[in-house]
Amino acid sequence: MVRGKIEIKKIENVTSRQVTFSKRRSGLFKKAHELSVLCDAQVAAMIFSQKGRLYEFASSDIRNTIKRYAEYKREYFVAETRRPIEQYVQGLKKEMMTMVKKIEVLEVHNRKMMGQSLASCSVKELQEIATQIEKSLHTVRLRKAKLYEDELEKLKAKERQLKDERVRLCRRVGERPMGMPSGSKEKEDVETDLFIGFPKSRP
Amino acid sequence: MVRGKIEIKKIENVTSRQVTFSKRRSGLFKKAHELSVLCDAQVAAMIFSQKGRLYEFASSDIRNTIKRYAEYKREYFVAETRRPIEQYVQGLKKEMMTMVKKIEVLEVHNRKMMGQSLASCSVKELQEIATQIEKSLHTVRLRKAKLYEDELEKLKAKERQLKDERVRLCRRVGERPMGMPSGSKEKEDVETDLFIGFPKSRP
DNA sequence: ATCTATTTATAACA
DNA sequence: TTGTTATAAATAGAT
Repeated sequence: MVRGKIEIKKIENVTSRQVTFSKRRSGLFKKAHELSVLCDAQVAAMIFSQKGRLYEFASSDIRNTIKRYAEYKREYFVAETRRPIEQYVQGLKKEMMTMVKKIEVLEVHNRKMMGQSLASCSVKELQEIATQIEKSLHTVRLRKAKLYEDELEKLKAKERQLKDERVRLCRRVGERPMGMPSGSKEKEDVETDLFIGFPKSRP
Repeated sequence: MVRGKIEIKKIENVTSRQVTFSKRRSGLFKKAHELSVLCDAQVAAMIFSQKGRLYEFASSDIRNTIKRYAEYKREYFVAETRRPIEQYVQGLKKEMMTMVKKIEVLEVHNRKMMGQSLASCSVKELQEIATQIEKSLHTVRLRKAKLYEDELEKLKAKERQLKDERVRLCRRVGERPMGMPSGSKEKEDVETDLFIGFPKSRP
C-alpha cells in the first residue's frame, strides 16, 4: 500500500512475508487497542503465524472475552467444547435421580418393616406387613435353630473324638479306663444325649 | 488522526463513539483479513460493543482458531473453563458413592428384616434381628387394632345417630316406636355393645 | 452515508 | 530486527 500498492494475496517471499507479518501484527493490535479504548469495547484478537506461534491481544482479560464469546455463541463453541462433559453430567444426574428414588423406596419399606410410619397404611396394608413380618420372624428363628443344631453337632463330634482319644491313651498306658464321666461307662462309641444350647422346639 | 488528531481515550459523545466504533471495527476486520491472506496466518478477532453486541472475524473457521487457541493455552483457558465443571463432576461422583453405600446398607438391612441373606449372621445377630422383628410385629398389630377400634367408634356413632333419627321420625308420625332391633327397646340414647371387626385383644 | 483533509500504516529499501 | 521514506489507507469531523 505504499511505494506501489500491493495486492492482497499471499506474499511468496519468505523474508518479506515475515517482515510484513510482524509489522501488520503490531498494527492490528494497536488498532484493536485503540478501538477498545475509544469505544469502550471488549476486543480480543488471536493470530497463529504460519509456523504455529501464537500472538494474542485482549483489551481486558482475554479469558473473560473468550468466556463471554462462548456464552454468546454456545450453540457451537460451548457445545463443541463442553457437550461431552455436559452429556456425561446429564447421565450422572439421571443415575442419581434413580438412586434417590431407590433410596426412598427402600427407606419406606424399611420403616414399615420396623413398624414406623404406619399412619398412612390401610388395614389391608397393615395385614400384609404383619404377614411379611411373621414370615421373616419364622425364617430368622429357623435359621437360629439351625445354627444351634450345627453347633450341637460339632460339639458332639468333638466329644466323641475326645472320648476315643481318651480310650486310646488309657489302653496305651495299660490300664482300664476309669473315672469316666457319669452316664457313659465303658462303651467307646457313645451317643450322648447331652443337650447344649436353647431348646430348638420354638420356631 | 485526521483533521486534528485525536487522543486515545474514551469518546464521550455517544453518537460520535458509535460512528467511530463502526468505522474502526470494519477497519480492524479488514486489516485482520489482509494479514491472514498476506502472511498465511490464522486470525480471529472478536469485539463486544459497549451494548454487549458481538462482532467477530475469523480468517478460517473461528471454532478451529479458538480450539487451537484453547489447546495452545490449556494451562489457563481449558483449565479455567473446565475446572469448575470437573469439580462439579467430582462432587456428583462423591455424592453417588455415598448414595451407593446408603443403598447397600438399606438393602442389607431390608434383606435381613425379610429373613433373607441370613447365612452370614451370627447367633447374636439373629437374636437381635428376631427381637427387632418381634417389636415391629407388635407395633404393626397395635396399629391395626387401633384402626379397628376407630372404625368401630365411627360405626357406633353412626348407629346412635340413626336411632335418634328413627325416634324423632316415629314421634312426628305420632306413633310409638315399634319393631326396634333386638336388645335396645325404648331408650333413646342407647349404648350398644355391638362389636364389629376383629377382637382387639391380640397384640 | 459521503466527502476530504489529515494522520497513520506500511512496502520497499537500507 | 529496526529505521527511513514515499505513498496508500484509514479515518475525524463536517456535510
